[in-house]
Amino acid sequence: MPELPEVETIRRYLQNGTPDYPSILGRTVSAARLYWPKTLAEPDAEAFTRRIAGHRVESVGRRGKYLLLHLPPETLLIHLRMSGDLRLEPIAALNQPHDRLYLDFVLLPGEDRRWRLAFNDTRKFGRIWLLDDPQRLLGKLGPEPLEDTFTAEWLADALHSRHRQLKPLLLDQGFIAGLGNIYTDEALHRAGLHPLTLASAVTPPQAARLWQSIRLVLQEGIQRQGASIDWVYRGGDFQNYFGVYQRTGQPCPVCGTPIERLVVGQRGTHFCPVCQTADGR
DNA sequence: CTGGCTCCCTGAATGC
DNA sequence: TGCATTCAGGGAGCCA
Repeated sequence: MPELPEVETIRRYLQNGTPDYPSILGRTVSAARLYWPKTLAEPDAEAFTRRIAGHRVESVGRRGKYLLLHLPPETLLIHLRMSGDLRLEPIAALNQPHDRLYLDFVLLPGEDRRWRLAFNDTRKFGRIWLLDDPQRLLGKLGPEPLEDTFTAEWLADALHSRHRQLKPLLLDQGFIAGLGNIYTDEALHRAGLHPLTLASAVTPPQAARLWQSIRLVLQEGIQRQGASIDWVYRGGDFQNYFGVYQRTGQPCPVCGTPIERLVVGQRGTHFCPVCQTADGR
């Protein structure tokens, strides 16, 4: 389940290349091959292929959990949702199970083979948009947690005016962009806040600690190149450093108390009943 | 504004 | 043991 750190990791791979493949920058799309039509949120397959062919990848960005490939004059937005993944690979590579879309690139001068971008998505929840105006989607997002506009003061203020429990509020991409189930549970644990705490009951010092916890857990996730869980493997190892996520019954790394699980807003939620006591209930 | 529910899917887990 | 059924899981949209 790619969240901000996993998407950022993929963004850096695509921008800078890896030991196994080159950078995607400067590559011109020659064709699109679609194997699961619903992957395209907008436009339809015919228009997508026509509009993307001949355009060149100028930059790779990220906003929240959206990956942004800038192909002037349009932007390709990719949301990986639960099981989406991207590979840059030789155009003649073996097709993999659950591959949904290929973007073929033209041969670059000096290279001896062509490359393609493969979008793989077991659960078929991932979506791709090709838009003139990406702000139409991105404008709905809350602040970017690792940028300077996201401050402890902003968070304290924003929490103060909300009558919601912390867990669902932090998962709300319109409130803050990029957090999913893993990093929300981890941030709340580090901040010592119970997931059911009412946002309006969070004091400024608690908000400051939550702000720092969110920043640190995301930065650590990026440093470890994200988490590899379930059947999706991207090379990251942050899953080995979880304090609470999917550790029900195992000891809290801080106090040794068994981690508990409850369902909040239809989401599995993991927390330490001793460390996370502030609950506002 | 908030909370609850549904849908999108597959594969793992459970039931018979 | 093998087959059939259930359900978890993240995010967004809809409705009350």
